[in-house]
Amino acid sequence: MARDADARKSAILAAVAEVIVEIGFTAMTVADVARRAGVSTALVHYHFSSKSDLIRAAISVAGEEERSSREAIAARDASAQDRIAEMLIGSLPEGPDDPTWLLWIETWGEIRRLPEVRRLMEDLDRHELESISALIVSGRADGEFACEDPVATAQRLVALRDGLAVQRTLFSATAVEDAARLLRSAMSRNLGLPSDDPF
Amino acid sequence: MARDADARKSAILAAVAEVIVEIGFTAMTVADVARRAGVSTALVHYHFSSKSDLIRAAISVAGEEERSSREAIAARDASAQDRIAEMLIGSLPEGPDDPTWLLWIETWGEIRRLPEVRRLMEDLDRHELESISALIVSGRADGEFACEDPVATAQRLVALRDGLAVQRTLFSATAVEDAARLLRSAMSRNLGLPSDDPF
DNA sequence: AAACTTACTGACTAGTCAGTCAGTATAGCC
DNA sequence: GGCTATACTGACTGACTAGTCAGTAAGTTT
Repeated sequence: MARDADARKSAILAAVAEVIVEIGFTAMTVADVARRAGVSTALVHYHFSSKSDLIRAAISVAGEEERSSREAIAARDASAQDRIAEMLIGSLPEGPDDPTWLLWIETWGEIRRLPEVRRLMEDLDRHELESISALIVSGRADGEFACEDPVATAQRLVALRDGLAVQRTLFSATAVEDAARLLRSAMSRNLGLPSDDPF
Repeated sequence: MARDADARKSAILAAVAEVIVEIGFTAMTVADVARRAGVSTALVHYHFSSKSDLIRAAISVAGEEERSSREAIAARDASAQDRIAEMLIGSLPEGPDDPTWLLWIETWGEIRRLPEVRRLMEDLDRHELESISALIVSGRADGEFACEDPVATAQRLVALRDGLAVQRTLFSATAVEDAARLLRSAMSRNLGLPSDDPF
């Protein structure tokens, strides 16, 4: 029974993410979630004390996924350079409907009103910065490249990735390949690598 | 009477922007706007046919301001380099509560559900890209700097600015000076200028 | 087999929402 | 002075909201 109940709880959380991506944070109603998960609204309130609790839990799950995929990349047996590239370029939105990025952009808009979500996002942001700067430090130690300020470099690369992701998700301004190429050349320049791309 | 009515309409639109920044897009109610503008909800519906019409009008005003401030900078009697810097650095959020950026970030989250707002934002985005790449072209023609692909360079600089602005507005991650310095050194590198900042 | 716990629902409530509508006040025109 | 248009409101409504609650069914413990 506990198995079933857990599965149902997960189904509800998956439904939350889907509904947020479709119709947005505030427009999402508990009834929408319940309908999508195939349960009663009362069950949603049985598992989650309030609507904000529901949202917090769904964002937390999404953040956990992000975090663990990052750790999997960091643990890989590849050059620091390649792992950094994978983290940055691999996290670019696949297209204008990329659900992960739509969720983050929705979340950004709501962050000020949900202090717990804010904390989750700040932690996630810090984790990404730390993961990347740690890789820069390790690559530098191995003589892979030179970099004076790993933290600032990581911050800069993440900011560029975020900006490109927003442009791509909202306006489909740049193609994935262009965004990836752009990010790669920024990496080369910031890490003092010889760039095969002159631009 | 037409004077008064126009003033009231503007007051309503100003109230919309304020309320969106404070409590967000969807949470904003017509009653909130009416209260803040000191009018009845019926008057709001008299001037604006629906809530989305109201939002569209408010975003349109904000976009128009952005556009004209950009054109004022472009028309200034300064080097292309300085005008580009002013456009990019001058548009960075002043702090985590910068109302303009809060409004844009809120808007990003809602963009998919409001096709007219989407069009406004796309135009605004295009206008910024064109303004900056035009300045790059003119600076290049004057021999101020070298740049192979003005459009891609503009896109890259705007993406970096956006990413920094998001980090600053939502997580107050970087100080204004740091963000400005970062943007300036990216400009130098991308425009082939000698950078006084080694990083 | 009785008592208790967990998982769940249908029916409900109190409150809020966008939008309507009938009607008033004022100003400009004839 | 009458007529019409514009600007505006208070009172209202029907739809929908988050959350409650009493009750049920099935499994667990004693």
